[in-house]
Amino acid sequence: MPKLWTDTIEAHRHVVRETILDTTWGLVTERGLLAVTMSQIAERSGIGRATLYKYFPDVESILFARHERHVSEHLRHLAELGNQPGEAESRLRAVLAAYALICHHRGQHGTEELGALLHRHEIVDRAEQQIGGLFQGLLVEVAEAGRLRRDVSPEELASFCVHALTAAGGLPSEDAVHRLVEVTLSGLRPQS
Amino acid sequence: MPKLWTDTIEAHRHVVRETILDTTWGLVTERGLLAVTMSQIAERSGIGRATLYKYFPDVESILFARHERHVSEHLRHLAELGNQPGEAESRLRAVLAAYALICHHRGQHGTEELGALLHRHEIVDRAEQQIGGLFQGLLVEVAEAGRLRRDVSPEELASFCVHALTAAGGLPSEDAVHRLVEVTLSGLRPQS
DNA sequence: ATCGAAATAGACAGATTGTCTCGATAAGGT
DNA sequence: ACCTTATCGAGACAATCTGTCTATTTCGAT
Repeated sequence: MPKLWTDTIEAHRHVVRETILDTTWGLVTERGLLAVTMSQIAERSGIGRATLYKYFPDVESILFARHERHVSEHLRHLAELGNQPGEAESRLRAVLAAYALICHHRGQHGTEELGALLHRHEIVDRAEQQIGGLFQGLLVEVAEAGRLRRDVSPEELASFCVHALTAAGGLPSEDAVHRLVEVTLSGLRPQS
Repeated sequence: MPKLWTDTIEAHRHVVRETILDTTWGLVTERGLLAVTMSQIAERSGIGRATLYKYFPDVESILFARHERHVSEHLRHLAELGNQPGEAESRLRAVLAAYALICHHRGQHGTEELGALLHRHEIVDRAEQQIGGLFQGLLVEVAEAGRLRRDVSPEELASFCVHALTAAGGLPSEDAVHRLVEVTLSGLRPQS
């Protein structure tokens, strides 16, 4: 009292915050969202209850912080792939495949649906729009190369990709994931 | 006390149950899942708190009952469309379009993601499998007519459809929904 | 060495939970 | 019409959780 976990206050606060995020998610997956309390989170995180309230006001805020962390990690990774040298279509394929693998490893359902249930639609909308926006940028490049269907806007096609690839969460293998990416890509191409 | 809402006990219990389902969902959309309590539900439903516990043990159970009701309604409607006379491909199109419109009217996010957060994955998996199973049956028929791609199984393609069409929830118009259906269908066709 | 920051056990009042009782009322059956 | 069965719910109870606050201790930062 107080017992810092690292050498500096800044690092300590960072580690505590991350611990809270991970612990909360662990509890949610064990018990379900409605059965998780701030008291349990504090106890399992190894901090005092009053201390927990200094970091987050409620369970909902914790889950959103965790969601934000995830989305920014994914975006960073996908953006790197999208910025690699090469033709637009192959970069698009790489990004879609990476996103599909993220969905695959995340499992059937992930944090992206949080907003629906936690009264913060705008948070999830923003995540989908960020990922969709990244896809859209690539789709515009593919369109300029004449390799994209013209009857549907790149924006709508981006949304299609974001949703279609979530099917990867329920697939049994990475081969199946790559087949899903192929199916999705074929929906994007100019139709004869 | 007791004040029945209808002439028979059976009908009364049915109406009370439906009222609880709808009221709970209303509260969830207003306040978010974590802020809804049994006390609030009872009060807004116009029944006593002890009475509410006679119908449902907790908020989670109420939400699942509502989810089940929705899924069975959708399945009934989609199955009717799939059983209409006509070629397999046009029936598939009708079913996919109907499902997309359901997603569109449901909004960006619906009840199907409940399981992720409420510790009951198997419930949601079952819903997706039921809808996916219906799609799959039609896809098998389309395959027999030689109108389906052969490099991906009808099962995986069904899952692709279920997920891709959820993009309809974020689209601005029914025209956009129909374009989404077209994009999805083009992913299913044999590729040249 | 000094000061500001951080942690936390414990307390407090309020809210909710899950359960239960018992009296009142109404449906159901004969 | 009468009796039985079913239902409701106000109120009570004990337990749990919440959000806030205080006083004390410890530790990083300078």
